[in-house]
Amino acid sequence: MGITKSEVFKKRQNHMATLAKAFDHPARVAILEYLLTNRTCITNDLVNQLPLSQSTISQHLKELKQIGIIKGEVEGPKLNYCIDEKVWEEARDVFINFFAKYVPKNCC
Amino acid sequence: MGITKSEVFKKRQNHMATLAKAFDHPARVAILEYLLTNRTCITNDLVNQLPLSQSTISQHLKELKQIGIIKGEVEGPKLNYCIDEKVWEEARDVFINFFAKYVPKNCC
DNA sequence: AACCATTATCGTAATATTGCGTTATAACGA
DNA sequence: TCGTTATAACGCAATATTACGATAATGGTT
Repeated sequence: MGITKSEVFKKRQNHMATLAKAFDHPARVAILEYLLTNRTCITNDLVNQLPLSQSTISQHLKELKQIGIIKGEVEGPKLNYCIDEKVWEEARDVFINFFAKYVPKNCC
Repeated sequence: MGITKSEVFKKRQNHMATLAKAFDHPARVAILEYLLTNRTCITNDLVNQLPLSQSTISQHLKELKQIGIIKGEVEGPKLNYCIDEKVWEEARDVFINFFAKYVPKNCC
């Protein structure tokens, strides 16, 4: 149905799924990469960098902000986006922890 | 449009987005967690564990298999799923690398 | 062969996502 | 005040995803 039955899953599982959404679209990966290398970004810079319209980019930024992994600050007529350190590290820990759970074994 | 313009993004970005899809739904996180602790699984076990129908679970398994992060082996009338070590480690590297790109700074 | 258990596939419905054009909105400078 | 610029918000269309019941398909068992 396109509707995720999140209520039947554990909080941790929903949380990871939410965080993963920050990386599950190439445009969002590109935006995050831009933020990582440029430390800060203004939407208009992204419009010049990415082959997407301004409104589409704004929407991706909104989603990233909802997830919490980025935050924006008004700077005159512009908006200064940057990575939210706390959430970033939280996401990093969640993923690294998850990946660490795997212990190779010749099972199949 | 619901259609992702993947052709305009870099391979790396699309690759990460694809891998992230393995984790962007709580049911898939739950399936992977089950595989992590049980090392192996038969679909029917999951049907008993998760509050989702058999067909829905089968679909999630199919997607995980398409991503490549799990693989399945026929075992009589059953199917034995397990984590694909190579892809798992590849995903781990991609994510860890990405997370490592962030250097905290008081920017905003 | 008939039957059972297990899993995949199909069809369908509901909802979500992606993308864009267009229209606000807000801040600055002339 | 009036443009100009930068962003957000709205609304639409197209496609994707999620979920399930029903139906196949597969392999083993009797």
